[in-house]
Amino acid sequence: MGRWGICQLVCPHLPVRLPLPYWPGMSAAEPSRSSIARPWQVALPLPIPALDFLPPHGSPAGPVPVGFRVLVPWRGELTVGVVVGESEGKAGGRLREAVHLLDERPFAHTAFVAALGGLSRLARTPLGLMFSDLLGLGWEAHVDHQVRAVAGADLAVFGPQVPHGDWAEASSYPAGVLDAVREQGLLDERFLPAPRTVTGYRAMPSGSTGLTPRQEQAWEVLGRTGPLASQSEWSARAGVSPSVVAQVLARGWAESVQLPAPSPELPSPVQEPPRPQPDTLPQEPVWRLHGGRSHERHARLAARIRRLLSLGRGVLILAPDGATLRHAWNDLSGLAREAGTRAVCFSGALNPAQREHAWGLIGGGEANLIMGSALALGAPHPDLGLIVLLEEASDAHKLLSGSRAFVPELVARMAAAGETPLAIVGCVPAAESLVHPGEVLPPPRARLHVVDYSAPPEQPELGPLSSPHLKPGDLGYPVSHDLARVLRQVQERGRQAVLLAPRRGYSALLRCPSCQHTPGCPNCDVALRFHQERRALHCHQCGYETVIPDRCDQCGDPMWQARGPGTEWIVQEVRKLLPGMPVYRHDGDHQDDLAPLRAGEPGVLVGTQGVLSLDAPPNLALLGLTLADTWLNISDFRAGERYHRLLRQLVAWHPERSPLLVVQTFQPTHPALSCLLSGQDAGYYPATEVRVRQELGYPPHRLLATVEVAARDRGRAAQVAQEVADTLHGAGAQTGEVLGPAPSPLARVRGVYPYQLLLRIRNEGRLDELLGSLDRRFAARVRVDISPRGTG
DNA sequence: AGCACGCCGACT
DNA sequence: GTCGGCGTGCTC
Repeated sequence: MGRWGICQLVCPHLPVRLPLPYWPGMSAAEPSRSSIARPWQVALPLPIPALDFLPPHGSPAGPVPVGFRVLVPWRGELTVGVVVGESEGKAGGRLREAVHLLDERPFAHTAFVAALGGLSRLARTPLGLMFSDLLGLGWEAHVDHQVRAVAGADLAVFGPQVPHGDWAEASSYPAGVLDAVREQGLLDERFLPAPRTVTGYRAMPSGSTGLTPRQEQAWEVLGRTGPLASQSEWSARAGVSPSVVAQVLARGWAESVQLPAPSPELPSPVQEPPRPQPDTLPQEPVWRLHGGRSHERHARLAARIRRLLSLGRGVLILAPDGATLRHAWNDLSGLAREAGTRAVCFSGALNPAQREHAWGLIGGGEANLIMGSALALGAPHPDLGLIVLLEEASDAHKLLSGSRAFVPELVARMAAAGETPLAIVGCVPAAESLVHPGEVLPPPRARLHVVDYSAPPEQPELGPLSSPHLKPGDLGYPVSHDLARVLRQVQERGRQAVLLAPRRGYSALLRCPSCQHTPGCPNCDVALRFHQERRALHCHQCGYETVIPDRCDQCGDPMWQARGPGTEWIVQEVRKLLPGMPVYRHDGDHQDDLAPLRAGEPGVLVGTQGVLSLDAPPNLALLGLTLADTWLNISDFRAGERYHRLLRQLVAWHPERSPLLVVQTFQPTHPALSCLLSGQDAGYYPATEVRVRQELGYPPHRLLATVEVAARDRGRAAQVAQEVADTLHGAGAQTGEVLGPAPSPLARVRGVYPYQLLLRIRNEGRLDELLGSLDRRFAARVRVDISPRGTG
């Protein structure tokens, strides 16, 4: 029998094995068909393409289980992957068999798998990277893995530690040995459902070596609190750094233990559903609903959602950020109970146990109302009747992590792949949404006062380039006299005000104080950004860079810098203006306790745009944009759209009130402002923005993509970037389709020099064709970003 | 991503 | 004479 084992090592064909008894629909008499089955493509959560595996040994012939998770051999161990399709068959070499199908129904929605696959191919981004970004659970198999030798096989040749006749825990054998036995087809394996546990840490009575005082402290705390679920929690409780905790573990004074999983309880839905309204919304495959306040849009949506839920169908609602998600949840989650189903909120805020619990409810059809972040995209609902994409114009839909996916793009692909209707719902439409039929709700009444810095009674002072302060005449800066007057009224009446300040430092606009000219990019028709540290003007769109001109190229006067005032400066000014009035600050650096404001007490809140993700203070009477131009002059062709959106968000922020909006600006005639004044909503885009975009070749008329080239050596990066440009032109790219290469806005990122090309392409087929010319090796890292967003 | 293999500088 | 830097390449 020993010779038989040796024979298996050299013979390519596998012995006939007993089929695994738990495989659904399989009978022991049926011969294995895996040798004739086409391989599966399996995505692993790694930045690599999907890999091919044969179906598990003895699995019945049938459709490829797309969206199911499967355990596959990986570097000598088993790892979890997702089946994404059938192999295209060109892979050479001998393929390994997948080991075990983990699910009995799709774990990820098949339309989601299709959408990721499509985008991965177009963007030349490894599919595994997209999965690891967007599938936020399931990468650990909670199974009890047992093994035994195939009947009649002698495994002695593999060494002393090998399985024998009876089922035994796989963990009692070295993984590498098991894999060698498995590869020879001599291993029977079974996987039983195991209760979910988490790894925790428990103090031991003593260790191998002594402890330093800090380690002693960590050990003592662990002993007192009992087992803790993570090293970070332990180190936080003990008030020591994570490395101290790691040392305690290494010295044997603590050990890891399996703890029962934390409670999977989910946030409970709001019980009160919105009042019914007639469903007059479009029936087209893709439609939109814009304008109004968020609770008005939600109320309009409620009828459609209610009807679908009553039919037992699923509705998936996707939000770009926590605030949008919270509002949608508050307004709509009550619909589920009414329809006899459940609502789940799925986002990164859930712990792993909660994620699994929620995913199970969705996949089992128990929760038909699904709201969440991009992590909810793959939710395996068996019958989605509608996908709702909230605030599609938000930059937060662009994922910053590895895949750089743009969620609206994925959602559109998913809706198409699953033939699921898609509703695009938000405060303001993105220019790309205007082609879709839909409804626009009347905007909330805007009470607007514009402080016009562009026409001060006196000429502003001229100063050297380094002068940090702008002094536009007698209007008052950075808090204008007009704004100050209203602020005093707010104080007298005991009301509340919120002032938005541009972010501090980084970069701002360069403007001629005489003629208001702002230098723009010759390639892109956007304002150039001012980089203080490099003393340069830079286009964040195509990478064009130039030195700061001494004189204005329009009027010849000396130029100087206008730096946007930061929150601290504004706080200081308001304190001076309103002695005794509480002033709060909320920005990336500092968050004051805003409880008094929430309770309705008088006060002024100064913050960056982030304050809009908070709930509006109840007694809000005044909103101030201290320097609107900072939002406007960011170097991005979407600046106008973003400014328009900001204004609309401000006007619609408070659920009932229409506070006075004071806008201090150098561009009082900007179309976004005038369309706010005229009370029209949709007029902004067709009249100005879309025409400009058409002329310049921007979305929605062109698809945008960037090709980033990066290398540790600057010269090589530049050279390869040029090579990429030449390749694209060689493949037929025309002038205007490819811009650059140009050095990236950040001269050096983590030790590499990035260069960037901008592609403006008519349609996806052509983009795919051009990018296809780059499907070869370059001497530097080449990465494609589809639908890039300005870092603005 | 890990993790190996592989080829050139500072040291027990 | 080794130890170790991270560049390049592979994982089914």
